[in-house]
Amino acid sequence: MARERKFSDEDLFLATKELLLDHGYEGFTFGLLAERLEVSRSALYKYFGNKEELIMEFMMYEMDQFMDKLGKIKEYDRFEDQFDYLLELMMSHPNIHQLIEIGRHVPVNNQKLEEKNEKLDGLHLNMYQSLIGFVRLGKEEGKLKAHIPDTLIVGYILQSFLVPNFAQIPHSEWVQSIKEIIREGMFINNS
Amino acid sequence: MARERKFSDEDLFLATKELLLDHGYEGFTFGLLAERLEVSRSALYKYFGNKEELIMEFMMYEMDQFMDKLGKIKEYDRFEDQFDYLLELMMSHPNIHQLIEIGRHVPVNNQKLEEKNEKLDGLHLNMYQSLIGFVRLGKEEGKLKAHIPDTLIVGYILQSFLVPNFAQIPHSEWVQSIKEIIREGMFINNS
DNA sequence: ATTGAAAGTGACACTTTTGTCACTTTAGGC
DNA sequence: GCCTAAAGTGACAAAAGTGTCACTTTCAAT
Repeated sequence: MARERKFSDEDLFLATKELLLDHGYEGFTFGLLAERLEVSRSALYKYFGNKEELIMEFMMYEMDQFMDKLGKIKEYDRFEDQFDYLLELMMSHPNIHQLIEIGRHVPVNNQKLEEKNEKLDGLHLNMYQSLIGFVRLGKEEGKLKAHIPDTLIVGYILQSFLVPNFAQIPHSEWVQSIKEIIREGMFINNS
Repeated sequence: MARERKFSDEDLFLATKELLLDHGYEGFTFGLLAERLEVSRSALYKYFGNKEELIMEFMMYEMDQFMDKLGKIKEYDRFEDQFDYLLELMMSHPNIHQLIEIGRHVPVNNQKLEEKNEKLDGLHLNMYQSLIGFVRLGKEEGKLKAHIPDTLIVGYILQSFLVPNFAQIPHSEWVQSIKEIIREGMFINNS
């Protein structure tokens, strides 16, 4: 009934993600995105009224995907298994933390955006609670140090995957080392 | 002989730093900076031909300051003392890593910028070598785990100070915990 | 084959940022 | 007191980004 689209939602959101990570919120433009998708700029306005709306839609898409997977952490009972699962997850979404930060820069001007923003805040809260739950379990099981603040443990795990691998250390070795530092630190233990 | 300036270099570079961290490279404008300094936009063009030049100058200023202090790490012989010194230093320059990343986004158009860019690359190399030297010493003294890549150790320490302290944990507790995670990780050691 | 709904486009007016320039202001040396 | 060099300004034109609109293209159901 209608003409075939030149790009899928996945294409669009992928391009959006790359451009946001490259240029940041203020450097992201409809022109850049249109160029990347090889369509005219005005075509994009058929789907999104403006940059703010587009980025909010993107954030919801990204967070939904991430939360789908993060929610599954509850399927593991033991903390150690949750830990392994979480680290795997973070490897496949290394910059979720960065994206959320970029999302916070979006100015909320009108009613429509206000609603989306509240939904997004809800997703962030879910994410935060999931992760805090994970930390609490770790402390209850006597695996995580009780005196380190929950928020630092969460922030630290999210942040760990942003260390740039300039020297091109092979992926598996890199992940293994990150995991070890998180667990036991980088110092040799003389106890 | 000349009129008094309305802002010092320090004022200017401090405002530049804050705006860059807030808005990123592409969101930084002469208009914003002029507003912050309460001068006209055109006044700024008396000192810097354009945004690229200004940011390059800022990066050199920032890196010079940081390297002055980082260079002093050699005054400590023992690795443990160097480690303490480095962490103190990073606390007072928590976003040096971020700023360097922003600096990399500056497009190098002309000869003049090319020169500054090379100088800046030199400073980055110095910084990198200093930090790698620190890690090597740690490994030689048997303090740091030998099998973890040098670049990961360096990146990890730099990254640690970017974990956002949303929950407003008191500064000293926060720092203490970061230090502990870096050294011995967040897991309880059952050995 | 016709047609209408969705996809896509180029052109336009508007806003923001950029860089320049002729001009004014100010303070210290004479 | 006057001169002048540096500091600062407002106005301008050019460039880049935004949002809209009338228009064309395409596909499939009839």
